This record gives sequence, C-alpha cells and structure tokens, in this order.
Amino acid sequence: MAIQNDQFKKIVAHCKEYGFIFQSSEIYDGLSAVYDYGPYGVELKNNIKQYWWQSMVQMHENIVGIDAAIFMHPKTWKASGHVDAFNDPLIDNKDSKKRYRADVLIEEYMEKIEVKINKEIKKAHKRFGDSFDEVKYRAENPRVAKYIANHADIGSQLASAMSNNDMVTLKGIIEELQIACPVSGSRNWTDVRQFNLMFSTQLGNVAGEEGKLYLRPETAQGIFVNFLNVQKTTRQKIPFGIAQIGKAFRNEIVARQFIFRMREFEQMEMQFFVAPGEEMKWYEYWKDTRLKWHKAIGTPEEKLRFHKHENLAHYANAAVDIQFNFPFGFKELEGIHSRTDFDLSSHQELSGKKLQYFDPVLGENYVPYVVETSIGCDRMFLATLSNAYEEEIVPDAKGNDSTRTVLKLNPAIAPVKCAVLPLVKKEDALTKKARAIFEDLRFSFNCQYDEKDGIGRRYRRQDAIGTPYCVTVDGTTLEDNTVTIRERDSLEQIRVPIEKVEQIMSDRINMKKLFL
RNA sequence: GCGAAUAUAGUUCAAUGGCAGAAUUCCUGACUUCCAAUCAGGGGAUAUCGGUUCGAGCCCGAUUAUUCGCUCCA
Repeated sequence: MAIQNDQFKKIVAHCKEYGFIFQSSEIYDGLSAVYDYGPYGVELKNNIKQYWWQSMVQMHENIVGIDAAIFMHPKTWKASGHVDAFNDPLIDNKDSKKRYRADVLIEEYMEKIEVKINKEIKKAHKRFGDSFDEVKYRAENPRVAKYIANHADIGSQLASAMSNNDMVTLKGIIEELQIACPVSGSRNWTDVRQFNLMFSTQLGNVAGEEGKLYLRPETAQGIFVNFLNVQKTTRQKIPFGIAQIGKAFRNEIVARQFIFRMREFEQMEMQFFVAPGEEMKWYEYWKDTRLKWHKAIGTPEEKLRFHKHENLAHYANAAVDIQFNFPFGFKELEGIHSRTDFDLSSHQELSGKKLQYFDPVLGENYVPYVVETSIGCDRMFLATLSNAYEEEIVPDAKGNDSTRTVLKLNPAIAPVKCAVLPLVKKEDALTKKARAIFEDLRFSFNCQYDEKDGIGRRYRRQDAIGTPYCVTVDGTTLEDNTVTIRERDSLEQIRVPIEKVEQIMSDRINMKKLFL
C-alpha cells in the first residue's frame, strides 16, 4: 500500500511537471477537486476520446453520436429522479462525527411525541373502559391537546422550512427542540447544509424558481430526451445506440484522489435502445465488448475486473462496473447498466410526449429498454497514465545504470507521435535537414523538433511524455538520405530512407490496429 | 463536512526569533556524432491575511490548498 501510494504521488507529480494536468486556479491556491489539462494532457485526452468515439460510433453502423447541451430543461432532472433523490438537508454532530438528515431528526422527534400521545390514550382507555371516547379525549384532555398542538406546530415549521429550503430555520428547530445526537447524546451541531449533488445556476436575470437551471450531473439525459429526434432523422431501427462525450458536474461531498473524483468531469456514454425482454442479452454483449476495448489499448487483463452491483440504483435492473487497479486500489472505471425503460417512460410521463418505437417485426409500439455503457474520460486518462508510467533502469553513455522515467503509452494515443532530432546542434547542415523532415511530418501527425542538449537527454525528455518514436538525423543522413527511428520501449533503432518515414510511422500509430 | 498533520525556488530539501541557502530544473554560452556528459554565467521561493515582537520562514489566530483517517457515493 505504501509503495502504491508512493507510485501514485510520483504519477501526480509527473503529470504536473510534464504538462499533463495542473490544479485549477493554482495561482490563487487552487480550487478543490478541479483540475486543468495541460498541453500534453489535452492531446492524450483527445486521443482517448477519439479511440472511444471511433470504436463506438464509426465502427458500429447502428450507433450514432450527438452533442447535447449541458443546460437542460429543469423537468429533465425531475424525470430522471435526480431532484428528489439527491436533495437533502444534512447536519453533523461535532462530538460523534455522525451525519444526519436534519428533516429526519425532526421527524424522529415528532414520532416521539406521537408515542407519548398514544401512551396517554392507551392509559385513558384502560381507565375509562368501554365508555372511552378517543376523539373527545384527544380534543379535551389538556395534556394530549398540548402534545397534538406541539406536534402540528413542529410539523408545519418543518414543512415550511423544507419547501423554502430554509436551512437556518431547520437548525433553529433542532436547537429549539433540544434534539440530541442519538450516538453522542450531545447537542453540539454544525449548521444545516443542503446537500445537492447538482450544481444550480440561473437562466437569464430573473430571480426565482422559474429561472433555476442545473448543470447536468450525467450526459445520459441529453440522449434520452433526443431519442425520437435521432431515431427518426437517422432512420435507425431497434436495436440501436446513441453516443455522446461531454462534461458533467457533481457536487461531491468528498472529492479526492486527484482526477479520479472531480466536481467537473467528462463522460463517454452510449445508450443502447433494445426491445423489452432483450435487455439482458445486450447487457452481456456490452460487458464483453467494453472489456475488449480496454484490453485492445493495452490495459493488462489482471488490472481489470468486473464488479457487480448488489444495491441497484432506482433506474436499473442490472449493473456492473469495470474496475481498474489504480495505484490506490481497484476502483470503478466504467459502468454498464441495464436501465430498463425507466428514463424514457419517466420523460414520456412528465412531458406528455410519446417516446415509443413502432416495431415492424412485432407490429406494436413500445417504450424501448436501455443498456448503458458509461465511462469516465478522466478516469480512463488516469488509468491509462497509471498503467503507462514506469521507472526503468537502463545503461547510460558509460554503461552504468541510470533510471529513466517513461510513459509506455500505446502509440495510437500518445500525445506526440514523433520527435525529429539533429544529432548535434552546431552543424547547420544537420539542423536544416532535420528541420525539413519535421516540417513535412507535421502534416501527418503531432511532431516535435528539438535540438537542445545532448541526444540522450532529448530521448529522455520524449520518454517522459510518452513519444513512441524519435527520428534522428546524423552525418550519414547527409550522405545517403537515411535516418534512424528510435523506438521508445525497446530503445532499438532502425535505419530507413527519409521518404519511408511517414509511411512507417503512419502504420505504427494507426488506431485501426486496435479494432482488428 | 468533521478530526489530525503539512505548506520555503518549477522540483527535492536546508536555515537557534537576527544576511533566506544548496542540489536539481530552467535560460545563455563553450564543448560534444546516439541514451539524463562537462565547464562558465544567469533567473527563480517563505501559500494568503492579520497579530505578538526592536526584529517573524520560525511564535499565535484566521483563510486557502494538500495528505491521512472518519463520513458519503448513481
């Protein structure tokens, strides 16, 4: 564990040092759980997105893409269940460090009053026997009446505070009633805070509930609300899928472990619409297909595993995670969920618009079932980087051991594909030649030209950002127009004619290989 | 969110309450024909705000961030 955490620290430091990831707003001391992608980070991330998009959309005739807006109609989140399921007033007891829902604490207090009322009634019933009139007793007995009034009073205060989202009043009620923590018995409470997973903002300048908008907590809903638009305009027939890559926002209680859990993050989601009853077949298909995707990019099988959900979310009838063995342990990387017809049905109900598909084979209308694959782009980035990061012992110029830090990224997703290096800087003929090769290769892929420092140091610099190939221009180049291509992982060099470099490189970095 | 710890140069680490220093990185130059070479020169820091003190990197308080534990997790 200690070794692994050490490894994780090194990866985080490497990300910063080599321009992959910076903390957001660093000059202002940073913003918690928000990170920026640097020059190499954005290249790698874009390549990961491209790999996903090509494998899902380009390679599946029955999957199409969309790019829905981050802002959506507020009713969307009512339909999806996000508004109701994740909107709780929370309070902590400072002594027991236990967290409670403030409204539940008050409700529990009210229940205790009810118990007292019932006790009184029971006692009276015993005393008066068959002649006991409960309704009359409730109304006329002063002690019971007081309890009932108190109960009603608290109830209305609670209801009004809840509907106004008034956290101060909620805290006030708890203080006034002297509610104590069931664990510590103390009344040492924090303020009541609203925990809402969703970030809200407002549309226009109009204050009030109408203008309130949420930043989407998942991209999936943009797909669901566009289900019919897409199905009709692309003439897709079930089964078919809609894919989307986009930002999502979640107000996590704790956001830690670098880019693993961020408040603003990017999802790559695909919702696959199937006939009711077919969902488990497709669920298995996508489990299998997605695992293959991970393995094809070079993630070793032993670092991946399925993790079945025992407690299912409100929308699902089956759910499994693909977990990756991060430096801090196996954690969720991708989710594959059978979402039933929950979302489409819910939107259909709330919008009053039919979201159904006429199945020509069955000759009937139905609300399709959905199988979702949802992968965190940033988590994939972290997984890829964790897997690629290595410190190796290699011989230096004198044959002694030296360590090199290298990112063994799959060439297809490496930020820079190729560095063009003149062996020495001082000879104009070499630098000129190298420069010309660079100017040509840059049309085909992301290249760098570097003439500073010794050749060994330049190789190491490229290793550190995961550049798979270095083209070196030396004295022989000037004689016969050949260069060496140095391979990152093996350190081996091959000598090839300049005019063949572009083709050789293109073959080696081609993403096509990953799909075969 | 609670508790504890931490915060000095891009990075790693020094500095008894009294001149903020080194290594490395970076920039410039010399030398150098294949895996972090060498030499010379240069740039660069006390997280933020306040307090105590003749004087604060060091003591005190707050804030921010990070790490660890708890808590939460679709």
